Amino acid sequence: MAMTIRDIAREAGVSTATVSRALRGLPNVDPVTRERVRQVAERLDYVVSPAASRLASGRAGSIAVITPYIARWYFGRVLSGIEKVLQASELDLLLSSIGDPSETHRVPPHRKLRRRVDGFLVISLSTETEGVSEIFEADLPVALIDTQREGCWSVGIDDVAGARMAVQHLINLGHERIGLISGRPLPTPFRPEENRWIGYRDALLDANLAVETDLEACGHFTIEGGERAMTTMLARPHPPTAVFAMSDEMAFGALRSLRAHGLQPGRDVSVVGFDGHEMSEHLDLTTIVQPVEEIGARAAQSLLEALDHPTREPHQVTLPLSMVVRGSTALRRSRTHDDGDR
Amino acid sequence: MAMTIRDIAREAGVSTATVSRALRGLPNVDPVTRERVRQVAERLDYVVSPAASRLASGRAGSIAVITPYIARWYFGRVLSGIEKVLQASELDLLLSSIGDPSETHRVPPHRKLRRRVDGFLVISLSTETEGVSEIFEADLPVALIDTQREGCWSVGIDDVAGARMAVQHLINLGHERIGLISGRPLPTPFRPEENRWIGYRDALLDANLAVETDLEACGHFTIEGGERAMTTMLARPHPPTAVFAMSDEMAFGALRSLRAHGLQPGRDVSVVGFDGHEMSEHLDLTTIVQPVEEIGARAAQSLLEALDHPTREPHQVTLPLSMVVRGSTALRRSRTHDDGDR
DNA sequence: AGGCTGAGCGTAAACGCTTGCACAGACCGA
DNA sequence: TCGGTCTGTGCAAGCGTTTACGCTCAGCCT
Repeated sequence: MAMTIRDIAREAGVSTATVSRALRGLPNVDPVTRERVRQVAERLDYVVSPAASRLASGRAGSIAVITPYIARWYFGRVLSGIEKVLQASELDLLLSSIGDPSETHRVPPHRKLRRRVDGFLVISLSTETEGVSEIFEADLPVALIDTQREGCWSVGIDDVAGARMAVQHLINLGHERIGLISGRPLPTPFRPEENRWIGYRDALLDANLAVETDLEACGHFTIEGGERAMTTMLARPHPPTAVFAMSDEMAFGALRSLRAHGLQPGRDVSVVGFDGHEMSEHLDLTTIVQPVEEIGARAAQSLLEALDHPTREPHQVTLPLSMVVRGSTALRRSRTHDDGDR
Repeated sequence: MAMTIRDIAREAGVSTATVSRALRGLPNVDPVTRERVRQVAERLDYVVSPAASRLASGRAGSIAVITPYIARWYFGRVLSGIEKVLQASELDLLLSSIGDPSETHRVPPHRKLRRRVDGFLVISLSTETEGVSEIFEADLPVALIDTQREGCWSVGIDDVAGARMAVQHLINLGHERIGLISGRPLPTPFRPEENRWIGYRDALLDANLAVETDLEACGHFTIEGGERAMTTMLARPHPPTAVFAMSDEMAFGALRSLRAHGLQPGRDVSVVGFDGHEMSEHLDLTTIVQPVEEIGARAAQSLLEALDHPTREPHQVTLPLSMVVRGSTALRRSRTHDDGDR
């Protein structure tokens, strides 16, 4: 019932081979013929059967995006950047999320995707993660976001430098006990975490400041988690006078915890976030801003380039970071105030 | 190089037809044979070629999700619910976003998706939207989220009732001038908007309260937009003492605008949002909570059902709403206070 | 004993493209 | 004029499945 290439061939008075070549813009087709074929295809409202085309050509015509989460701010943003680039290409975008480890019955992406994609786009996932590492066996081009790996394209920011910048800012404000709200206990499948931890530690070490486990707490990259983490730290013997949260969302939770304890962010405890979430402006949060959509877009472009030029050497691009200073960070108040009560 | 069904057939000592049937769980295969085939396939790490399978069977093996946005809270959430259901199925999830009208070069989804999906999942998009309406011509099953249409499955909430509940709450608190922060000027491709507007209007009419264009402003479903809308309303001759925002994000902006004007949400101006965004708790925002992930999940289930039982009559499911009252809404203060200055 | 049923399996024809190869004719330089 | 190259086109062999149809044989009923 649906049109086939044969119908077009007959109608245009050429062979199916010519139709195929004409429609795909291959060389060695007379411009006149090509145009005629185009017109016929247009008139008959013909589109090639992707299944047949893929079977015959051996190309899958799709790329997979593998992400730990879909609903969270950062990932949605990155995904959006990816989609904007891909929608203009011929490729289908297959979405596959890893999900929480708690979701036991998840089918690992590499199983679901075998033989059906031409390349992978992996967001924030450590390349050794179970279900991710198998991807590299397929020998297809891979563009990594927030991670690196031999032979893969990658796009990201300098997480170490970002974290360092955040912590340095706090140090410059006179803070000496600087807390960290991290994601999950290491090791995690979520990669940037390690680097932000390194940046945090290095900044402290450089300034001869204490790096204590007592100054750290996990916030699981959620608002609630951030709130709990801050609360935990406040309950400890020597609470920090400033904290660096690995994500804005956790920082939001931290702000809330502070308020719940009658403390004013900035004045009593300084907080720096990481991401550049729109909400940070509204909550007056100092944060490290990363160009999230662009990260996604650039990664998608890299993958397209890899697909177009299979021999080309992978590039790694690092996008710039900036810090936006707002009211949540301020000069450390004198000792007596800080260490006083609690 | 890659395994084919023939390799498995040879190795298992059966025909390709039997392999096909065995692997897909079709009847009329001896359990012993089936198991043997399974083992061989497993051992040789064989997976069927989707392209070949699709070509031969005529099924596309994918469903498309069509959404206006990916990065925004509501859509990410819904998408996440969809993905959770679909990942357990055999179907690929093709993601396609409509994007803003400003992005002129977007390829309309129905063009990109022709012949490559078995069904559609459409989020929040009015069925007459350009690029969406063409989808129904394909005669494939469609599950609609937040919309209805003859012959389609649908899942959503009662937007009219939700808006009404919000506004009624404000009325109960004694408010008489109740503002509305809507999305875009109607008509919009984003469907729930109309119904929330109706709920708003009806609640006011029932209470014999004014419905004035002066009490409305567009917030474009963004934080900034919400902020601008609130600011606009505050600048008018008779500002409202309470506002209903069609989304939490716009409500967040409204809260911010109030604070910027030295007004305290709740005490000076009451605000109700819509969605149940996590952040609403942190900003102490009263809101109408909808089960967002579940909406996505249920819609995906509906589509799977439609695919499994092509003759089954479409269902429409309406999920329950609830209101969470927080500090952003409070009894209206006496006239003198309200209408006094400004 | 003969026929009927149904379970289990194989044969082979699609499915609708892509692409290697061959070929005809135009064009060109010697 | 003649071989050579290049352009535009057609032929036909795949690509790796699914599935209609047909066959065999065991079990069962008359």
